[in-house]
Amino acid sequence: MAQGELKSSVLNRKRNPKSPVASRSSKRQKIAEHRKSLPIASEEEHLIKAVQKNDILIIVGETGSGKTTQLPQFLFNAGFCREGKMVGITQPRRIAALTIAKRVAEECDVPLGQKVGYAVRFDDTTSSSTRLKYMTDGFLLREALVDRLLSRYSVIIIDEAHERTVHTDVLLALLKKVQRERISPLKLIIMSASLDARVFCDYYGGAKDFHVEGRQFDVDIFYTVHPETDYVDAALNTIFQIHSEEEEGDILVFLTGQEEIESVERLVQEKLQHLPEDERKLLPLAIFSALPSEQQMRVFAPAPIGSRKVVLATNIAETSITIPGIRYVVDSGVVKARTYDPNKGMETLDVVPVSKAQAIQRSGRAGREGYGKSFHLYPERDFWKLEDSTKPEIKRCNLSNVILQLKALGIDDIVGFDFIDKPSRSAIVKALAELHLLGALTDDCKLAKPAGEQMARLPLKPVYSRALILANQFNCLEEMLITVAMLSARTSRNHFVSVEGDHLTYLSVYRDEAKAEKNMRKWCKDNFVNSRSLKHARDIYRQIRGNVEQMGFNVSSCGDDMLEYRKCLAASFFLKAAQRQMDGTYRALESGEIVHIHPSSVLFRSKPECVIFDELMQTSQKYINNLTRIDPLWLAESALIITKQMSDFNASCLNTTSVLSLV
DNA sequence: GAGCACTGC
Repeated sequence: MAQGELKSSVLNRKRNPKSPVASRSSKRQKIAEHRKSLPIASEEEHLIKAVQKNDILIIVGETGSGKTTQLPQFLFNAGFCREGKMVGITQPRRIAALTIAKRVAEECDVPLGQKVGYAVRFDDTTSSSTRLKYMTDGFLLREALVDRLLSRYSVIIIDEAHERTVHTDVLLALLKKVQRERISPLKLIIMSASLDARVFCDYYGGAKDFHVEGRQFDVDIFYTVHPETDYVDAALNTIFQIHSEEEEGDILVFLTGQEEIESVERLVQEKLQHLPEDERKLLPLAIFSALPSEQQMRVFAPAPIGSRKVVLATNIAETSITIPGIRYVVDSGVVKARTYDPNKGMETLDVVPVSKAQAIQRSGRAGREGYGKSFHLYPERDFWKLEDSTKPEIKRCNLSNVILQLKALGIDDIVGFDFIDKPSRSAIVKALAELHLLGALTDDCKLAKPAGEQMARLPLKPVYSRALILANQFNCLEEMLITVAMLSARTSRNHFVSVEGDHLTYLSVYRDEAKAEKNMRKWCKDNFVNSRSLKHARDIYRQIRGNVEQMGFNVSSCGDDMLEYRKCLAASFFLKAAQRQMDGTYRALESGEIVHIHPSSVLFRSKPECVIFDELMQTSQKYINNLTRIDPLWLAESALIITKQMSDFNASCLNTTSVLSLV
């Protein structure tokens, strides 16, 4: 999202007219010409006919076809927005929803928020006159909770469906059901890049597919002859080879993470020192999501005349941002990927090979502005061995939130739900059991009233929602709201260390910044806190505070009584408790895994006997992070309640009895 | 004594 702000501000600057009167008509003319030149322009009639004839249409179009900006306008002109109905277009990312809506409003020559608008979390520009509504897929899912049949839409377009985010996958299944149940017709359009259109056609019972040509410049693809033992070293050599042998144009290198990027940045600098003066004109720049915005901004500026940028990026540059000037791509062939093991309740972050689709997507980044070249750091035969596409997220994430949403939508049979790719049975069972233990589901797996309904309404991880509900009873709701907002925003915590743990430390950070009443950016800089994530935490706080007040909760503070607050944390996070062993390691009580305190935790050195944690992730070791010290006796109290709950719980939903072992 | 790729409500 911050990257998006950068991108749009760059666009805005370009657009800034010198003479408003003269530029307006020439701008209109330019827009009309641009629209006419798009590959999709000649297909308007065909497309509209196809939509009229088919309730479900799969549109396959590559980058540059104009499908996302033009099709909604075609539908509007063909009368699909009569009688107040809307065309809804979903995107996996906020920035896309935002920039595309602005673009289309400009093309229609209307102010944003009238006929054309966008709606994303914290930022809804739509009005009663909006007919073309761009939004994130998550936003449409939230709307479905309020209006189950999505009755205001005549057409819903799911864009970038090939990315297969959890939200997209849930929508694909939900819309199939909604379409059957609706009395007024709902047209459904799935838009995807070409590789796996068949999957969608089959899923919708042989739905018709429609191909639109893309418009990309040619990219020459190169592979190594032999496998590389060290891709960082290979990347370095390739960068300097391009720099010395190829024509002008910037280089984009795909690497796995911050540490690796920073080390390559240093190595490039070092190597440059050994080159003759006139060959040193190579400017390494890093970009990854944790980088402060000011530094991210630097990759968007053109390189000084006569020199060449080499942008060292994570997969943030694959889809989220487009960097101008790139003509050469170097693909390491690997990516950091997150997977979830439901049996251990643990996430893993591994370096794994990219998929074919990902490798192709990376190459495509060289052909945005002209002919380009892409260098893969592996042999072609290895490319053919890659998976076709990345495993859909729904098959590798914790399902508790998805299932809670589905239950709130009235879908009770999760195992039988018509997912395009079904999550494993054990992942479903685990999530059901977790939701039951958190009090969101009844013994027969129905949404509990009112706790489950309240938890489904809150845009938070279920365990955070649970903490808020309990905090209401423990009279520390104010403190817990701040805590879960900071945890959700994944804010950093360097100063203001509390001996009780990370949760209270977060609380101090949030409150101290609020007290400072100074410029937030300056405060953040002085205190080494990422201002982007702190602002995000404030937005979340405001939103969920509004939510709980609507539910009739009274937002009260426990003042200095942090004992109540910690008891409340223990009662909420009892599933994520760990106990110190003789050797100083910890045992996670639910799974029995031996874990370590993450070095970034404020409790890293103090090693208390018993803690609750927010997250268990395996990287170089199994680490627990975001901890608070608790009294083990408090867990026993929770465990007693669990024991009773579990004995009542429908056995078919349950195979995780290990929780009981903690007493 | 490590360091988390990326989204989203």
